[in-house]
Amino acid sequence: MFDNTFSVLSFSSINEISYNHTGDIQSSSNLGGQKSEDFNKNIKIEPQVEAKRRCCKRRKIPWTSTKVTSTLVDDGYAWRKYGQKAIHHTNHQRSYYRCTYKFDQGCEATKQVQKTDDEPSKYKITYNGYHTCKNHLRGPEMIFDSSNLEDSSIILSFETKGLIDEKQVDSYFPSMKHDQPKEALFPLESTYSQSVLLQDGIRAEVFEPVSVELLEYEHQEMISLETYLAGNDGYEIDNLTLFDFSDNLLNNAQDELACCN
DNA sequence: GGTATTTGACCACG
DNA sequence: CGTGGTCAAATACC
Repeated sequence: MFDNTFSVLSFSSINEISYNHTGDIQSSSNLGGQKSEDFNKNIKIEPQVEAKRRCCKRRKIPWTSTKVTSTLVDDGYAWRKYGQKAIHHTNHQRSYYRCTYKFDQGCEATKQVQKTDDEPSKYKITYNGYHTCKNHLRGPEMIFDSSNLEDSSIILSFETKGLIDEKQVDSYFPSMKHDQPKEALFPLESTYSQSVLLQDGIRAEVFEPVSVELLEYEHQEMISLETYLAGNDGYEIDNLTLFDFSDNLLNNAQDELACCN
């Protein structure tokens, strides 16, 4: 068992998967070593991935992650604002949020949100600490219109036991469809999970809490999948798998994930 | 009335 | 002592 795991899958265009992790994510989290020597014995590894694997390191606790995004996407967690401060040499105030279940469940996760000075329409979001809460009420459920693949670079489908706040969906994604069933898509007794349907036909499924974030990278929006699975001794992501439209397992993606175990 | 946000005070740290 | 992070009372909202 490793201390923790951090995975970011970047999709820089519709038809290709990029494993370049040098986008807007400026994460202090490191990548753990390979979980099993046998795991990728028979899988070819792209040089880029291989190079990345060499730099895999165990992440230190507390985990922090900083990113810049133009869209305040609901990350599926319930946050309670507890402060706001003016920060020196910046034009915008910084807001402080803690997990709503800090006192109920002892969840120590916090985040900070601050508008960037150079591009006021963008926000710098810093996450601190892991979510140890079992929040099944606010898992995101976002169904995007996939009929028009030309004018939108992102299609996401989240399926969880919970529901997203519809008002937030309206404000963040005004073109989103609302004709989806309002009941949970997973049976209540199933493992907490999220499914991400990517525009290019790749579906990612995660069993355990996961945050999915939209980023902007080199003037092109892409999707990153950031997972962190809570365990007594740390985090692992061996339950994360990727499929194409035919439900074929994407080995390269699996291999990439193995790199982060 | 319960819950979330606001905002000045407080505190730790460099 | 200045700065950033947190606390908590007051306030707003539903």
